[in-house]
Amino acid sequence: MEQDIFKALADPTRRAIFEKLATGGMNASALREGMAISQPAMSQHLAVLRTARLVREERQGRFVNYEVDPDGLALIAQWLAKYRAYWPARIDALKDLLRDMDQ
Amino acid sequence: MEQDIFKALADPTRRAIFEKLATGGMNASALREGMAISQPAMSQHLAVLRTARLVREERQGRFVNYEVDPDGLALIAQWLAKYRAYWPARIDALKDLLRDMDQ
DNA sequence: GAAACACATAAGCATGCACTTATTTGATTC
DNA sequence: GAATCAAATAAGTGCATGCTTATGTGTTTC
Repeated sequence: MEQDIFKALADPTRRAIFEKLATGGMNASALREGMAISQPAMSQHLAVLRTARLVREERQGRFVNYEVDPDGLALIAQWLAKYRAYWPARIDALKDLLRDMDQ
Repeated sequence: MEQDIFKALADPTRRAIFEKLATGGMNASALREGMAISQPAMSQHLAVLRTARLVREERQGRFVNYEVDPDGLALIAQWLAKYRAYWPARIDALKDLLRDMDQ
């Protein structure tokens, strides 16, 4: 669970894939463009991200479209929330984030 | 950076150590109690957590006191904030967090 | 239904990593 | 300063993991 998520994010290539997907859903071939990664490697990374619920897939004919799965991000948020007692007084990024959520 | 943090948290033993430290700072020996882990292993794990800025140390005589370092948590929060477009509409844990921070 | 295409899976290999035992460093106590 | 204790480091080992090449599966097109 947390195990799968943190392990998935521990690999820089997978974080790059995730980051790219965050700009918009796309299929595995499109993901590979400009990424110096073999087709099987990409497929394996996507499987790891999918298991971690960081990414979800949807078959569209011959292609498989991938997109960010909010569930994984929510799990990280929950993990992080457990330690809120230790958060620095000011975290601007989060303040913005939470302001957005509150409206 | 993110690399160090996610790698550090990818190991279940290190997450357990971090979680224990979150209940209050303590030295390495106290951390080992009830944890079935050798002294060198604990020391190595703490070094990894320290490099990731998830934990910080303070020598106190013969002992070295460890405690949660807010910097690491802030880095995770910043990473998470980059993907706020994908957050589910409601994440209760974070709403609580917001309430805490806003008072 | 045969060829072409997108992707997944299998199997093998090299490197990384978490552990072990042994030793060293640093600090206290007598 | 010798003994003792807390913690760090060194060196070696077994297993996990990210890659590769080869092959399999599912879908479309002619």
